Amino acid sequence: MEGLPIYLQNYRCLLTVTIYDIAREAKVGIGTVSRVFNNHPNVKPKTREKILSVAKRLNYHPHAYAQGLARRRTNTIAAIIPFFTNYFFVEILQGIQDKITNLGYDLILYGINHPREIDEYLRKSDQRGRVDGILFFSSKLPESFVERSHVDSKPLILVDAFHERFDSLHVDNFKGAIAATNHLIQLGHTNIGMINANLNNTPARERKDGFADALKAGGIELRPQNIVETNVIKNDGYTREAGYSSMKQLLNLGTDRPTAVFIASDVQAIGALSALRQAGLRAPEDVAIVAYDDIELAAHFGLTTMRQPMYRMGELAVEKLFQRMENPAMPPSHVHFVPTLIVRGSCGMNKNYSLAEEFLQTSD
Amino acid sequence: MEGLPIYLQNYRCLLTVTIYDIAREAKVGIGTVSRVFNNHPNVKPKTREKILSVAKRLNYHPHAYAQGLARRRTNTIAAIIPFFTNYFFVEILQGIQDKITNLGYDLILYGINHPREIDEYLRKSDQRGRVDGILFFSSKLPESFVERSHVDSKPLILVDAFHERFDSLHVDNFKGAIAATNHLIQLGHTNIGMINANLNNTPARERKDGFADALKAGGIELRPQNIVETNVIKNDGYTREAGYSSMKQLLNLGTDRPTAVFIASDVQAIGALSALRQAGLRAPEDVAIVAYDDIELAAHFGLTTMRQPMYRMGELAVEKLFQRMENPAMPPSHVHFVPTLIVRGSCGMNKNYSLAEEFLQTSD
DNA sequence: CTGAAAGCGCTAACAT
DNA sequence: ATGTTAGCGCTTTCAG
Repeated sequence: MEGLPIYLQNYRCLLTVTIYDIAREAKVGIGTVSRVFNNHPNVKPKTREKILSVAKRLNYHPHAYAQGLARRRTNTIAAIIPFFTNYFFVEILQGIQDKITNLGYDLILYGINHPREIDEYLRKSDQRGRVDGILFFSSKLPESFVERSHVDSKPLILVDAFHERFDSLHVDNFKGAIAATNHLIQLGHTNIGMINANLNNTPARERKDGFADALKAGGIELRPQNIVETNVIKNDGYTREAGYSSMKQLLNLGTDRPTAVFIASDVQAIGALSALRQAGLRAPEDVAIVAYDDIELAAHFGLTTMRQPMYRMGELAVEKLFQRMENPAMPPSHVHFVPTLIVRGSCGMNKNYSLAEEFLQTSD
Repeated sequence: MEGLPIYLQNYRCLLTVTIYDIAREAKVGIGTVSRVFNNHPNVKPKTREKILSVAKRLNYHPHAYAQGLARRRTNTIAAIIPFFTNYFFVEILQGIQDKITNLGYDLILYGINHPREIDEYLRKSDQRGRVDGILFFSSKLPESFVERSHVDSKPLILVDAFHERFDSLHVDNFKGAIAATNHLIQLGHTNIGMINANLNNTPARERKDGFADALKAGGIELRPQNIVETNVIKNDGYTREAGYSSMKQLLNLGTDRPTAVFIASDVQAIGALSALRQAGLRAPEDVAIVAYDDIELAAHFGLTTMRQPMYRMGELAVEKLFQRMENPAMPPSHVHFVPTLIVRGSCGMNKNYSLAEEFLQTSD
């Protein structure tokens, strides 16, 4: 406290040290002070030192908003994320955070709990001087927004979503499904089924296409009765219950039933496992399974599944956003990630797994 | 586009409408424009209307940072959260978000992936003009920060953490453990055990105390061999592996083994369940279990467990922060939440559960 | 009820 | 190398 100049000592309650204060103390102009903090080369080492020491003594910290206003840059980006994409988004957030922290940026998080909030958050992020760029996740960009946006609009990257006019980043469901199915084929299966979600869901359609393609490429017959879709609305059919009844349906095929099944999501797979167990059957012995998503539960259940590079997606989303901020005129780019196969117990390849004790042997 | 004034039509690329623009168009002073947007009463309805219409035509939006600078308020708060508290924090975040959105505030998220980031994020949030208040989660507040903070420092609320000099919000582990144990007692058990985490962990100690207290109050003998602690370092012993071996240890007691066990966390309980199964035993028939946390997995495993009101905690954290911002001189307050018992299958009370099919019958 | 003017704290162009 | 000055876009007295 005794380091404070006299004229400030009584003002502790509204203590807010500005460059003027430190300029006066250091007997220099505010320009020089500013230069020091902006690492401008043209400052004599001596004065720089002086200024730094005064700043430290007064415990000076630049005022973020004042800087932002003068620089016309907020050093902040917004992420608009549906909160229910839970599994997904924590890791993506980590990727984002690590990346932007390095770049000296902050993150404003707008979590969507209800669709109506999409517009609101989009409007807020689009407000002048709020953020420098926007990351928009897993939702459909409102048409009203698309319409009023133009080349000079605020940079926006779509993640896990698509629109031709905006940069986007998304996971290739088609290729993911192919990889999953191929794995089953390579394991020697020839009677392969698929449990899908609701076809209203874009990823569900893409996964189905990949499945069909892989079978074709592998010269394996696609039996229509082997594909079970769902008309469940809730969560587009990505639920345990849907998986449970779908597997039952497959089991009803009797001896004709598939010996391997590609399931469109881990949650469904968990339901399916349960149907299996109820029927006195086991995975992978009776039915081999490859699922999709690699949610945390997947490891606990020993599910072989397709994993999406979420952390990396977060990082890349930020990279693309910065590219766009630097070069607004660039044509939109679209990158597709390919999920990777995580082999655990449910496909029958990894002999170290026994599903009975699955969760003890899982170590990731 | 044809709504734009002539002098702006060529400037679309740097189009940034300010109150000066709309003042000029509406033939009023900027003061009046400002008043309109701040809902100042003293504006003639006629001119207000005029201004609003011009603003709309020019698609005016206030500049957040300029407002912030002039108002000395950012309308933003920071949340510093360890990312690994995964289960926990998504829900808390929802509570926070819902609350602050109503209040017109934004949220800057600082996710800690490494302890060293704590200081960095704390410093950033403490920077002038960055945020109006801070929510600090589940970590120890660095001493250096505590020291340099004083009455006039930026408002900060501790969540799931404690320091006498700051407002805090945390879950009462002692009471939670009592509730869990009581439930077992009420179910008629008299030989009750506890599987705890590492006693280095504060919540672990508190939970142990609650357990002992409940037994005492219930007139039930506390057999020392019934309490198994762990010296596992990783995650302070909150791991499946630790739970697994702890249960084994309990099972080694033979016929003297407890008929019911309070387990300090859901993850440990899952390991314990597995030990049980391996020994050919079942929960709740052979050993009844009440766990702690109610992580998402808990439902899947049919665990009866203690749930913390996370969403509510998020809301309350924000409420307290705003109280503190309004009244900085108020003495620090500390609120304790009491977790609630979620009855599922593992305690033996809910007959609708069979642990074999646990995850199908869970509906929350 | 409204206009003019003085900041808010900083950056950056312009002098020197 | 450094001081001066004019903004950045808004809020808020202070006059009238």
